[in-house]
Amino acid sequence: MYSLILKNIARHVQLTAEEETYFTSLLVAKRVRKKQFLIVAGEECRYEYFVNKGCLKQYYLDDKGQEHILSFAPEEWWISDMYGFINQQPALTTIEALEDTEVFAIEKSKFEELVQQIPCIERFFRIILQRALVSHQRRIIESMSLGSAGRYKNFVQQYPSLEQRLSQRQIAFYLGVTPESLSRMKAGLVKSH
Amino acid sequence: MYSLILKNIARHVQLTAEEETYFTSLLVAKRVRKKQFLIVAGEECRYEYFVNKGCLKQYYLDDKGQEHILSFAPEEWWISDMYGFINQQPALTTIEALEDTEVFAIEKSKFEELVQQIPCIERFFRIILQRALVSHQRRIIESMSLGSAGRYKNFVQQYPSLEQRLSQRQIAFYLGVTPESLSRMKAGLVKSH
DNA sequence: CGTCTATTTGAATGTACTCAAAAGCGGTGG
DNA sequence: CCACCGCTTTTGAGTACATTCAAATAGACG
Repeated sequence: MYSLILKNIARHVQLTAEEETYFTSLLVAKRVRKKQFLIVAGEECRYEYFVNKGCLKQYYLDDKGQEHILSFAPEEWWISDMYGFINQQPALTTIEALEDTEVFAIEKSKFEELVQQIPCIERFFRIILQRALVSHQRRIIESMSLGSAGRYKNFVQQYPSLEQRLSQRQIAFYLGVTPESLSRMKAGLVKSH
Repeated sequence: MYSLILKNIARHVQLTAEEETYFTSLLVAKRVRKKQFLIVAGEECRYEYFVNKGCLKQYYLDDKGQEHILSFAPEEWWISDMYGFINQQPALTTIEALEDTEVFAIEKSKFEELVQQIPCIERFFRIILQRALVSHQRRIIESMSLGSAGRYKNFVQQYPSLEQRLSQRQIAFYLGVTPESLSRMKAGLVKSH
């Protein structure tokens, strides 16, 4: 049951058997069906989630009701509304299942206790935050330096399996273009090989 | 000499006097004059920096030679080319002084030692990484959901002092528009109050 | 004062958007 | 099994916004 999440942690730090047991004792398994919500913008967000199976999307709804996807979270991703989680404020984003999904949730106070108790876990989260930051920086740079075709190509290259798994519409919302534009863009790419 | 950086850390965690001494012993003070570089894209990046005085910019130069500013770093900011720093790879970005600037540098191996030795410091970096992540997410959301006028307004609101301190050209490169467009945009804003 | 850079303004261009409609695809119930 | 429904994808036409290139003006610094 916990093999994937323990493997995920073992990528960066080593836990003893007791630490693993303590860690998993804080997790709560949860299932969300396709189109259901894990976090809704405006509501409080007390959990951080690890995706064990399935796929989620995290998005922001603007004042015109347009959806802007901040990230997809397939297996092995950690996700939360970080703003709401750390500040104990209403979430800014919504997290919704794109498929029937299974997550492990860790409640904020348990999380704080955990990182206090086990320095290795604190290190683990520091490391994955560093990596997340790099990927966000990369995304910002891409949004400024590339046109939509370049952003799409990078997406396909970086996440080939997601490109298969997701609808073109979802990818468009992630890239920051309309589905119509993405459709046209792909037609254009084929012509030029 | 170290009062600002210690105050910065004390915002999130408490260090003992000995820990403070140990911490500051790992720092190396460095001065960079306006227009000089702290990190150059393509070169290795072994340090993380804290700005004690002055102001830096971190930017990416695209294949057309256009500059895209990822962040400004005035006093009390931590900055590095995170990609290069954590992966021991050539830096992707360049960090340049916008004013005569004074930083404290911490070398990667010392940094690793530091966070191993002092769990509080590891916690500190986890916390500031969380906050950095939130601000990057916010920036991504803004770039997708707002036009250039909205992004400019938010920038002025969020960093009023930077707006004074920086040239309009630098702000344009941060917002992801041309200096010409920003100039026109501001002229337009004045008309509509 | 003179030079260099930043800012403003103008005109033409281009990329992606909106709105609208048609075509394709998948799932459900008769 | 087929017909229908809802949603996604494609295509079209017109539009909006920001860009490029160019030139003029203004400011900063030695």
